[in-house]
Amino acid sequence: MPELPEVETLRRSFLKSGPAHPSLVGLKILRSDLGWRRTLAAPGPRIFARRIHGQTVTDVSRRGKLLLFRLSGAVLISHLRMSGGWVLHRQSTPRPDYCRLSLQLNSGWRLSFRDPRKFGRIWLLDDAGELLGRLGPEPLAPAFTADLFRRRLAARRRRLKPLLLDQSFLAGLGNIYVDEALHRARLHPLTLSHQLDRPAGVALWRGIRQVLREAIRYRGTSFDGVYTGGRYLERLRVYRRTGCACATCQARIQRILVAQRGTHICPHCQPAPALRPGEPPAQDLRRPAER
DNA sequence: CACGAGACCTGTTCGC
DNA sequence: TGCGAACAGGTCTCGT
Repeated sequence: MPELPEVETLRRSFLKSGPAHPSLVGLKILRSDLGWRRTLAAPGPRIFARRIHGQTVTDVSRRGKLLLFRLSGAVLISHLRMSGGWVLHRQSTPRPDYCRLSLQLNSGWRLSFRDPRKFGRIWLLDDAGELLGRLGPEPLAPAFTADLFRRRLAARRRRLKPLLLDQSFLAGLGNIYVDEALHRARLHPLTLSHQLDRPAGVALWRGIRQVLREAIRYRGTSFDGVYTGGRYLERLRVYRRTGCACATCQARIQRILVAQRGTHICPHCQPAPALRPGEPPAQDLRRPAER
């Protein structure tokens, strides 16, 4: 469930109390149960269990795709990767399937980390700085201006798609929202970052921020049951819409492969950049019958 | 510095 | 219907 809008939605749901569950803030951790050793990145299981016991949640924050539970004497950080998710449920109800870590809280609640693919990672640290320090700017922060973004683009010579997926360049985008932002900016994913002119750089900056804000408003994108409750799937313009008509020009959305990732584009709105000599074109992944 | 391949995992969908 | 291949929201490490 893991891009910025989904993590932000989760953060907000844990901060405020609703019909389904109370706010996490103020709840105390009574014990922990680890279901899969490698889910815990640091510290080791014994130190983790001892240290987290008795801690109270004071805040829930986010940086990029990382979700941070601020505790009275430490910070619990999670990265959901491909299939991770947190569930706050009553102590009396069974733990979710694929539960990798479960925290028993007071007042009869339990916070469980489920993760079918076991890619997710959790840290319990004194200081979040070492993890957060490697991340690029926060795309929705006021400090992330169009000028700053254009300078960062110009400083690199990379194709836009893998560059935008690089969390040290910009924190929070994943495969869905990179494709959506590039489509909004009418830019092909193979365009080189230093070749964007000023209007194109600004359009990309705007596309990124618009799609993230809109996705948060719709509580993120849900499909395949990995992350539930989001309503943004039906508003996506290219992601997972191979063969559908582009909302802007009616051309058929194509799926190509860029940096080993399935990538969705409108071939009319997002024309391929001029090839340099010897550079292979993006691979055409359509099945023979579709060509 | 930039890129591709492989690894880490399991569940679901696709193609024949 | 059944079976293996391909594919999935992410990131790390290694070799070129």
